[in-house]
Amino acid sequence: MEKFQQQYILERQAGHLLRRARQRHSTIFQENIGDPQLTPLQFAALVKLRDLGKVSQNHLGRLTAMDAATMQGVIQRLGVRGLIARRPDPKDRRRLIISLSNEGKKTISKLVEFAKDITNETLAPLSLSEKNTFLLLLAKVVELDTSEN
Amino acid sequence: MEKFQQQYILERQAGHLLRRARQRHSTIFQENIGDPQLTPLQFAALVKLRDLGKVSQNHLGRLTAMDAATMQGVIQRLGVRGLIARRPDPKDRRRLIISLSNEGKKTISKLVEFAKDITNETLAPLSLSEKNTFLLLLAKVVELDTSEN
DNA sequence: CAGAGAATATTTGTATACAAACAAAAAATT
DNA sequence: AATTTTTTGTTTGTATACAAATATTCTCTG
Repeated sequence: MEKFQQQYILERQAGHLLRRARQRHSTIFQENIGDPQLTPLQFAALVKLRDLGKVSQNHLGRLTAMDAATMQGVIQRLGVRGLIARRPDPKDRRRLIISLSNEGKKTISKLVEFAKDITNETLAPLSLSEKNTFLLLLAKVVELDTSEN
Repeated sequence: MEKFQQQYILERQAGHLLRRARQRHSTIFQENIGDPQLTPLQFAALVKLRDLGKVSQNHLGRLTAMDAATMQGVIQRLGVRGLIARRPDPKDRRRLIISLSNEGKKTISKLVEFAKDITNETLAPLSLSEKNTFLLLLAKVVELDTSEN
C-alpha cells in the first residue's frame, strides 16, 4: 500500500495568500486614503494616538504591532511631517511621549472618513456575510478577541 | 434625526489584521522551515521553479506575485547561495531563464516536507472547518480560482 | 521595413519588517 | 543599598515591497 504523496501548491498556502491579500489592501489603501504620502502604518499610528491621546513610543508600537525599530522610523517620518509631537516623559526618562499635533488631529479626522471604505473595498470579492466571517476568522488567527475593542 | 457616527476601530480593519496574520505566519515559517537563511519569498520562488522547470525571471515574478525589482533581489540572493541557475534566453535576449540547480532541487524537496505543516500551524487557532473556510475566502479575496491549481 | 509601443531586466529611492547589539534608565532581587 | 534584570529607544544590517527611471530588445502597426 502506497501512501499518497501530499502535494504542495503555493496558491493554497496561507502565507502566500496572506501576502497577496495584503498587496491588494495596500493598493486600495493608497488609492483611497486621500493623502498619497501617508502609509498604512503611519495611519495606524495616528488612529491609535487619536484614540488614546498620549502614549510612549514603544507602547504605541505594541498597540499597532510594530517592533521598536520599525516604530522608530514611522515616528520619525510622522514627526518630519509635523503630524505628531514628541517629548520626554519627566516621570520616566527613558520614555518618549507621542501625541498628535493640531495638524495631526485635523489630518486624522479628515482621512478616517476615507479609511472606512477601505476594508470593505479590500473585501469586495466577498458577500456581506462572507466579509463578516472572514474578519472574524482573521481576528481569531491573530488571537485578537473581537469583543475587546 | 442624528445619524450614528460610525466608529473606526483599528483592530477590525482588514489591513491591520492581514498584517498581523502575516507576521504570525512569518514567525512560524522561520521556526519550521528548517533553513534559517531561507525566506518565504525565496521558498516560493523555489517551489514554482520545481513545478515548472525553467521560467524567465519576470514570469517567475508574476507567478509568485513579486514585482520585477523585488524578484531581482530574490533571484540575486538565491543565485549567491547556488540554489538556482541563470542563463540568457537565446530566443529572446531580454530574458533571463531561471532554473533550479541540483543543490536547489535537493533543498526544495527536503524543505517542502517541513513547509506542509506551516499553513496548518499558522491557522492553528481555527478549527479544521474554519481553516478551510478561511483559505477559501482568502483565495476569493485575492481573486484566485482555487480549482485552477 | 521603419517607427511606435510593449516587455524584460536593472538601478535608485523610500518605507516597512525584524534580528541583534547598544546605552541609559527604571524595576526587581538579594 | 548594591547588583541584576528589564524596559526604552537607537542604530546597523539584511530582506521584502514598490514606484519611477533607464537601457535593451522584441512586437506590432502602418
